[in-house]
Amino acid sequence: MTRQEATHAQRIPLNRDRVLRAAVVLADAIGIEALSMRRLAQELDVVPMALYKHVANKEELLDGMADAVVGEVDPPAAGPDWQRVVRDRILSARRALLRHPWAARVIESRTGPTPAVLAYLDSMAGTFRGGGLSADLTHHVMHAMGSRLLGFSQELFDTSASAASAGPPDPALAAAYPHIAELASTAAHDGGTTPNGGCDDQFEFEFALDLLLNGFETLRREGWTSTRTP
Amino acid sequence: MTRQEATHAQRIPLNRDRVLRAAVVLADAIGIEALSMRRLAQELDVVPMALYKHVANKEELLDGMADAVVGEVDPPAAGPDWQRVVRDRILSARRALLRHPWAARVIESRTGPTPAVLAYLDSMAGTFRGGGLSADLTHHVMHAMGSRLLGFSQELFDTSASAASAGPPDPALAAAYPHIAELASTAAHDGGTTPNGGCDDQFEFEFALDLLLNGFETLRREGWTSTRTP
DNA sequence: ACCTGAACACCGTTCAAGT
DNA sequence: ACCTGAACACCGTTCAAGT
Repeated sequence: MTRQEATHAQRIPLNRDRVLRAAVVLADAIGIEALSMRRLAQELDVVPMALYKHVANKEELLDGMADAVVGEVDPPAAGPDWQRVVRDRILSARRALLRHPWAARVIESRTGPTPAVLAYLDSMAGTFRGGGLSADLTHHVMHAMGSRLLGFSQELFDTSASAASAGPPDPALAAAYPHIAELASTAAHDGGTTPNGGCDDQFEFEFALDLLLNGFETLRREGWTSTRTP
Repeated sequence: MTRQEATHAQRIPLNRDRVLRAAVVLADAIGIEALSMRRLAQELDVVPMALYKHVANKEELLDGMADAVVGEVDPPAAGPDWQRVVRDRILSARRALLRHPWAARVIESRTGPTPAVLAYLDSMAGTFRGGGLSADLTHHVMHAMGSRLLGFSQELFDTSASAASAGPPDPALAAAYPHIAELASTAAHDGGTTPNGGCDDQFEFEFALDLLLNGFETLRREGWTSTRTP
């Protein structure tokens, strides 16, 4: 009996869940740009067209992958402090995104929100409302948070992969961009406990998150409404 | 003389600038996902390989397109009020992104910052420093702003294209996502001057922007440093 | 009725043949 | 030396032929 035949004999029948889980694992391993229907089929030991039984097309596959990652986010903790509940959940979402580096890009590329994302956003809106924010304020707060609600860093570039973080600063670059050079050197002096060239991504994320949450709480306390400007 | 020959006779020689400008115009017209080297070459009436004389590969083409859009952003206005200078420039960047709907996605997909982006960020850092923010605070402020510095809305989905904005609310969806339904209905009552189902993207953008800028100003006034938490 | 291999209409890019 | 058409190694997806 050849290896091929043995594999065929003990093959578990495909289903949507197995397809999606395999896609997530494969994207983690080889990157989202290398994930193709053909490559995924090969990994599952089936002919490419077999995937189309469980997924209408590649877009639907990506939808399912996005929902799988969002499904990894912790449910909201019970507690009286809405800022704490929101903060903890967003940090959980951030950890999910860090486990799957392709996920942020895939979620963002969906043309509309998937069911799991809608459920997540609905739950988040409920936490704000339960914390005493008006429907009006909650609406604008949700928009202001945007993708940060799902743990997106919203940075322009991945600083850990940046050239600035590897080795000593380039004098030519420092001359061309003096203010950026100043910020980079300031960060490097910043205690020295940071692993890369000086940017602690977790600190930057929490800095922005807390600034926003504190801003929201101030508006709530002041009874802000959209008829007045912030 | 055929049309083909006439076109060939009066052909302007290609150069990098003409290639990039044509790519921007073409992406505006047919969308970034339809922009291929082959399609661009056809538009310029040259053989596909001719493009590779002026651009190393497609990634470099996209780099150039990103820089072309960033180059459309107004230079910083002179003025004593740093919040005003930053605000006006970011709103100019936002208008540039709205003129080229593909640009945000392309800029985000660059693996590192392009020269025009570096120059822009350097200039922005200079405005913060000139406004009296410490190098330490400026560093964290730049991270907290992230892609918003370049006018990115940072929303999860384009609300104007959302199904929620077209027609009356779906009762089934409202039952599944009650808090989201509440926010949508609140927005719809919100004066009634908004063009779509209730979300004024410009208002939401400025709300978040001003919240952040005001937060930064408060930290500056308080003499915040990263050794203390916000 | 079901499955699936070949085919279609594309990609970005390499490369060698032609001028 | 330069230009360029054909070719390569891929895509996602259609479709018809085979069982």
